[in-house]
Amino acid sequence: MGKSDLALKLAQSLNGYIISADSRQIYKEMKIGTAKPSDEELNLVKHFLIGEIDPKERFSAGEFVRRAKSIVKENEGKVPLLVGGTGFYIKAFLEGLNNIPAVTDEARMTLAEIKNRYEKLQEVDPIVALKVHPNDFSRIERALLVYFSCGKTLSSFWEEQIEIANDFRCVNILLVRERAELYARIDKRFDLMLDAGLMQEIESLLKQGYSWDAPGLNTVGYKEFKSFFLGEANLQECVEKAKQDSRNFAKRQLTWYRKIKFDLTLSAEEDNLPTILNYIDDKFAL
RNA sequence: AGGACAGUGGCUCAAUUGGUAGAGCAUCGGUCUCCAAAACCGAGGGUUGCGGGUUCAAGUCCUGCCUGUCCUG
Repeated sequence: MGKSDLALKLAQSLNGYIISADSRQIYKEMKIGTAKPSDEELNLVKHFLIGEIDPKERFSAGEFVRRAKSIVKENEGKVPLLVGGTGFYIKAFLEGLNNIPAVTDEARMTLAEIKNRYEKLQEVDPIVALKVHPNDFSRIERALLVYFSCGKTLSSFWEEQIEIANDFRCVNILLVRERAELYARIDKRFDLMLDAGLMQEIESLLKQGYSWDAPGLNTVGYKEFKSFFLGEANLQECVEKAKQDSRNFAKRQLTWYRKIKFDLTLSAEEDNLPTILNYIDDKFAL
């Protein structure tokens, strides 16, 4: 049983609700390419954090944690199910993040004037510079932006105790498939998305004025079609690239999950509902 | 049938006047404290179509065969 199916059944059995821990399903409009649950499924069980953000807005792990926490608080007595592929979001929710102030516009302006950013980072925050590869511009930027925003280094925040995130009794479940099967399903699923009208969905986004550099469009299954819509590549090439990117992404997810300890690691091919319910009964029996 | 060109890791291609076969992609592994479907790092993999020959040394020159593409009849 796949992730979505299992989540629905679990929610129904446990009097629960679903929080989508998915950095792409959070965006509005992008329904087909992010494989959002169907309207039917959405009606069956209460879902949160699906289609809430405008694709031109930036979202973040911190924002996810804030929203998810408040949802959990508002639904006390019911069982939250965090479902999704964005491992970082789930980790951030469970383990917390340091309380780092938001990045300011002035900081971004300051950053824009810096030519050798890695050198600058070595100068202001050698601890982070040591951990970050000189080519990893994304993290270099982040560390500098934090520093420029509040005058404190990113590493200084790391030293602070992370606030106890949650004292939940939780069960971590990983659904697995054989690699070859996983890749084959990805390819097949992408063809289904095309049949379901993915191209029309992208066209509609463009027609609504979203540009290719909108954060939401920086998504596998969308970004590969930029060159097609610009007339620089044919559709088939883009489709192949999108499938390739999807497979590469799945592989990165595997790497991420490999180091996390799960209570249950189950095959996605089987009906795992009874196994999980039994496990929960045993673990939380009074 | 004759002629021309080509044959290099899974794929696309590099390799100055012969001098220990490189890259991108893929594959595999890894990193990850607020863009994470992001960003980044590392590794393995080729007896250069096959067989002869020339040479201290051949992917590179000569030769036979095989395969492919194109041209001519």
